[in-house]
Amino acid sequence: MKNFDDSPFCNECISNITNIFKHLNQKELDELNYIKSCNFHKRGEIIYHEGHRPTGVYCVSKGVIKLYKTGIEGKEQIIRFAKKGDIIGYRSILSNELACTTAKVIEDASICFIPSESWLSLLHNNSGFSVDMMKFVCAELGHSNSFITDIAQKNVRERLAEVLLYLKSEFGVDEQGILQISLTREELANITGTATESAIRLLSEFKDDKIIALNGRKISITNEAKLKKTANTF
Amino acid sequence: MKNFDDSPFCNECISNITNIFKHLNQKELDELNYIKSCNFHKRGEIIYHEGHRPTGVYCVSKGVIKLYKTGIEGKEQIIRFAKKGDIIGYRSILSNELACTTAKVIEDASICFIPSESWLSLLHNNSGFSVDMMKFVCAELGHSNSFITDIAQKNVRERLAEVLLYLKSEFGVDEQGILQISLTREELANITGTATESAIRLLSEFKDDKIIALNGRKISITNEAKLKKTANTF
DNA sequence: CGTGTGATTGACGCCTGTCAACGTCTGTGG
DNA sequence: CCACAGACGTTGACAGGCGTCAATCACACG
Repeated sequence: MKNFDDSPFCNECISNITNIFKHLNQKELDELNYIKSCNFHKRGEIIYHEGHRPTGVYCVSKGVIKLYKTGIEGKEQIIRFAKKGDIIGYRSILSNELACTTAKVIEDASICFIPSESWLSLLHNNSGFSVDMMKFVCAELGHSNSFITDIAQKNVRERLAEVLLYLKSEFGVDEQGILQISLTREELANITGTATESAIRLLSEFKDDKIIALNGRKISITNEAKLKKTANTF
Repeated sequence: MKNFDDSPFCNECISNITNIFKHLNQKELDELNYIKSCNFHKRGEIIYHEGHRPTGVYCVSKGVIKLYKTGIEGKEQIIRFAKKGDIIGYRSILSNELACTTAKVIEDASICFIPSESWLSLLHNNSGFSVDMMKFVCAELGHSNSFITDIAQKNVRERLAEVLLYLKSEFGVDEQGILQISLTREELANITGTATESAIRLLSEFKDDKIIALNGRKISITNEAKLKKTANTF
């Protein structure tokens, strides 16, 4: 019997109104629920590798995944994060290419797997779902394009400030104002597109300027206005 | 009467097997052909502006368009080019956002306009078309993600070399080996993500190293192997 | 307690952006 | 036909942002 454990039901997963599955009917949801498999993954596990051909789509029901490309001499470039409700691995399924990123768990996660045939069949048979999916991809393309301009034109200080703001909007803060995501300095550098040492130095500067507060990997934004100014967002 | 002038017929446009319209049936093609309007645009004309809300999708039947974002102090970052058979403006229609790029003609173009309602109706009613469209967007997302890694990790020399190789693969060369696209030095810099002067200096170095030959805006690649090595593509 | 990973700080120098000056070319108007 | 303006291309000088290397510290874990 499937889902005998604590596998989430797709039906519950759709509670989110913006969810990608909102156009599925009951029959499709039941089928999806039946066909999908759900697994638990610890921090550090790799869901799929860049250059491999994924056999389906992953839907994150808990935890955080980082998606990164490996560049020169193994240096990571983090492209985006995926958290509860996000799907990953869909790009290569659709464009019929090899995976262009590696997906690695950075916060213990439970992830559902949906085989490509089921996914493609849903896309072919449910145009509402298909158009929603396309909206999602288009929005992501918009982000990537902005990112290109940022990296090409802004300096490291501005980009790091922007990354911190992004992390806040994406993961939120707890009651003490601490960013609800724990990243190593190296990971912060790999999102920003800089060297680890540069990221560390700038974080210290931000701290000296009372823009942020640091306590190990716990970061809190104490002066958001100033941080926005530093990010030079227009 | 529509199309009394030299407006291309969508039917002919689909001659390309990889074309986005290959899944449309005759009725849909006829409708598209009827509803679309086709215009001629001279170099320098702007098809749509970043931040505006496009009212439809543009299909390039002749010429070249550059799509760029405007960053710090008006500096352009060229995201991609569109040429015969390519469509532009679809992203914001689909994700229901404002245009994230400006589209400017850099080689006299004739461009067909398809109103968003027609476009969206096709997507909703023809799943083959919809899935093809999604493939297209996903492929583009893959390019953008690679671009991010490149800009973040490679130096200007490597990126410029890569840009030249990209231009060759995208636009080809004539019988004398000259790149079939004419760009200003500033535009080359704006694709590479560097200052105009840096691009010029590196082009001169490439020329000195006998990797390329220069004659004004005419660029030919004389030693592709070495150029690839310079690009450090792995 | 040794080992390993991550964080921090300093020193150093190159890549690359900026500023400025000047050359080249094209189109326009007198 | 020539003069001139304006856009584009080229080159040099210069400085500083940022990457690299290396040493040291902090902390967790077996």
